[in-house]
Amino acid sequence: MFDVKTLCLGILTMGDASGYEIKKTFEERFSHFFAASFGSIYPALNKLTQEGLVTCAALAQSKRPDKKVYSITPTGKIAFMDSLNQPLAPDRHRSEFLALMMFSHLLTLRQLSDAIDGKIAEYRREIDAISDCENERPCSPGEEFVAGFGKAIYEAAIRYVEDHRHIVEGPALLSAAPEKDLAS
Amino acid sequence: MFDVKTLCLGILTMGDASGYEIKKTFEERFSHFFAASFGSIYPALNKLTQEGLVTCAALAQSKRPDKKVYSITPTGKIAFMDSLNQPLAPDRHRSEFLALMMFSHLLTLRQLSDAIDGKIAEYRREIDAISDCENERPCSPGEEFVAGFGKAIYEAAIRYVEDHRHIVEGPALLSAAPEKDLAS
DNA sequence: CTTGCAATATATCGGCATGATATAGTATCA
DNA sequence: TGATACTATATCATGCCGATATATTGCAAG
Repeated sequence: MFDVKTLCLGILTMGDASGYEIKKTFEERFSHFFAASFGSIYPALNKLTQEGLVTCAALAQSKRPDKKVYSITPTGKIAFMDSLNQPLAPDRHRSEFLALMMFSHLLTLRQLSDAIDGKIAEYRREIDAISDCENERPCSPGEEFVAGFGKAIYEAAIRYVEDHRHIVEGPALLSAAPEKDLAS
Repeated sequence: MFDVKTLCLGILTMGDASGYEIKKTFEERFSHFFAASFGSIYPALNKLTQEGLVTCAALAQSKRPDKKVYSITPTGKIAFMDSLNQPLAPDRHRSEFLALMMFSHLLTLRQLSDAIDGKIAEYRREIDAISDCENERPCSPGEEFVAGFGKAIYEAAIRYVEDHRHIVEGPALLSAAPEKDLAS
């Protein structure tokens, strides 16, 4: 199972890092398929330290909390390699946008169009974020594959929504403006 | 915010239902963009009842726990309509498969190919599940839009993985079988 | 012909994860 | 000077999942 703890361990196979830096890695390179907050990362690092899978070097900093740099141990590396053989849990998605669309018959045309336009813009931002990330640093084949996957999915989403928004907007148009039909 | 409680309320706008039936609705019609388990549905229904947004009629059944059928109240309907105007939280995705691909350089070709083949099969099953759901019952425009979205995304995922798996499998091929290169 | 599995049906609980909040100094820009 | 963003760690209420408990019916394979 790929929980936050296991992924922290994985990120540490790519080099030493602090909790804060691990959070940035999640945001910059993992965000389109995995999220992790401080509330799960810091406890995860504590547990990993207790279990001897990582070590922690506290760098004293003047007038700031110690910066704790974590390093993976040989035992930790073995544990991570083992976890790569575990069966994969199915993908999970949570889209409030699609949930809203399930109730499109309760919305006005304005509400629908705003939600759809906003979502397309969000997808565009996601694609840009992935492209930026790709340009910032040389990518491993795995990273390239994952980035391409994210972009392909968001592009397909934009294409689908643009080509099919009439399915939900059509009925809203008819029910919302019957007097306009008469005027035309 | 579209949490489990709000969506239970939404499902009850489509007709009375028990907790068990609401769970089935989540699984059959919402599964590709929202998940909810009994552990969240039953407490949600209790809270909704306390708040007067739904009522509960307990049907006594011989030798079985009472079947509790929930109905939305006028207050509940208003509360749900209000929630449709709230800003949408961004989509969230969790893919252990993509997490694994980020560490493709630590895997053998066999491990990679098995994971990829398994994932494609999973995507196909998802598409079939959505198609089944569409055929079982007449769909509202909203439902049709959401189902089409799910299928489009899974199809794009299959296409991408089939067209780009060589990005990760290529390096694994080279590092795993150098003696084969010499033999050929 | 029975044993086991799936479905119907509600409910609880441990544990994981999120999002907000607290704390606190540095840097940058208007 | 004031606001905002960044670095940096940590906790906590809340929410949610997955497993488990309980109980009965019906079907299918051995």
